[in-house]
Amino acid sequence: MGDYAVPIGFVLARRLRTAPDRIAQTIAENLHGPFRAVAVKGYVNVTMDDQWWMERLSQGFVSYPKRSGKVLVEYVSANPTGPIHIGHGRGAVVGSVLENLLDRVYDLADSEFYVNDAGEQIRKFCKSVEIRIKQLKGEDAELPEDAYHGDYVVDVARSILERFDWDTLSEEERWNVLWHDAVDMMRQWHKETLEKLGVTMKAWTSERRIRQESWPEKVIDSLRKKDYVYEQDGALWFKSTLFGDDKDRVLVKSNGEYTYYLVDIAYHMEKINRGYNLLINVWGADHIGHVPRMNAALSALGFPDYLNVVLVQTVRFWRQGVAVAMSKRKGEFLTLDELIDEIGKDAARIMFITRSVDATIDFDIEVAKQKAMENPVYYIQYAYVRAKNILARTDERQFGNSVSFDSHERMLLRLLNAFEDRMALAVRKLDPFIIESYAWELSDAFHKFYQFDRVIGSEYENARWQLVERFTEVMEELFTLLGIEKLERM
RNA sequence: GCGCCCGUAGCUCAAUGGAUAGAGCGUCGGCCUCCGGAGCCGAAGGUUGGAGGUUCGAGUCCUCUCGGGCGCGCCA
Repeated sequence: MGDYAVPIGFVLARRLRTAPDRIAQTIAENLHGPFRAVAVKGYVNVTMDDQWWMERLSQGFVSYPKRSGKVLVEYVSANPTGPIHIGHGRGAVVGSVLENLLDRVYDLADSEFYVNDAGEQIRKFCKSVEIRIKQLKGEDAELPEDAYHGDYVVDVARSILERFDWDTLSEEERWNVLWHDAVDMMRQWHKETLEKLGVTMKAWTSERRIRQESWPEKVIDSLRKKDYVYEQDGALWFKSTLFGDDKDRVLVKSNGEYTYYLVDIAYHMEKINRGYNLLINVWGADHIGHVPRMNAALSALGFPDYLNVVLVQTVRFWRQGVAVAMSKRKGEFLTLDELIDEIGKDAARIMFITRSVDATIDFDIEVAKQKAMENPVYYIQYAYVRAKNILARTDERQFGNSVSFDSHERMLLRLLNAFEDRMALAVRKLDPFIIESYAWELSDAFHKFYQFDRVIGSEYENARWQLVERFTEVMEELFTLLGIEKLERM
């Protein structure tokens, strides 16, 4: 069927009032270039000349579609009240691969973790730590039902007792320690977990800072000037329905507190203020309802189309047919730390992006842990190892200079040549899965080529050698994007 | 009730509106004196949940419908 097929006959049939196969026939006969064109029904099948592919090989394939702008990818943003669990893991990998990709495509791409360190949940967490401290000191104290029950809370309590002379502290000083040091320990833990997964955030933005710098007030002022707010029942409302929301939203509650919504708008305004003109948020699917509200607010503030939310569907884990609950307060879940320890960073990363972001992932925990060897990461790493192994045999080269690419080589060539297209697709869909599956397809093509075509000592040695070299180049780039290791040996 | 995501092989999932819908796992059978067998080749396995519609052409787009998931707070 050739290297490329173009259904040009079908496309032009109506306009030319001519049968598709005749159009294709005419076009095929009149096309001239470094290829052979054959008409089949309404298609024109094009087979590129061997020399054209040789020329293409000499140029290399790694290049990106270029866009201008500064991008900020915000992801994970787990509350610092518990460990990062596996559900967050998916968002973490998706975000970090997108960051890597967009950094090649746009002028700049940064990453950021938004730390919700100011809300009611934090207060509850601090309270839980305080109770654990009392218990450690033998005092009589009971954890309420809605407190954080995980063992890590005890660890935090213990660490605080080691670092502070608790008994000498006043009530206020104690709360200060909890509010800063306990929360900071959680943030530090998150940072370490993410780094184990190969994720390094460029910035950690604190909700407290957003509040301290009066961004919520700035948002209110700005909306008020445009007459987009009103008071009702003692609360301040935003006319979000003017911007496509199905209901107006409260910004300031009747008790005077800011809603999470307002603070989040403030945070986004602050991001834009830092000079970013494309905000990518990687959110769990349970935040779906938040998307139109956020877009409404940014439109009202004069920044429509700045926000692009990547909704990542849920990861559900099963153990012997039973769904594993991901409840933070109960403390019974598989943490990301545990998963990485079990199957390794690379296998864990790939696991989260072997499916498109809008597909829910179902995993049996035991299978995920035990059958790590079936992970696609080994398939692509092995293809690379095989290629590098050939290239290492420099002293055995004899330079057979004939050129005649067979079907396996052409498959590889076509795929390599598709690099920029695939990256453009990944950017358009904002889905790392596109990159992962591309790496898998390339590896598949390479394994087949490897099986059928010998490189060293072949009369086509020079051409094949170059093909293998280009393959490793592209794979190295993909490994970088995916954030997994390139191995010389396995 | 409303909004979004999904429904494709036994299971988990692919497939830029194009030709005969593909992989992995599982099942069965083959392939190394040869650049690494963590690989390759073959077999079996499908009414793409269902019904209409648009199109030269629909797994893909539209309408309806059935089933599953998530969300619809002065929670975060």
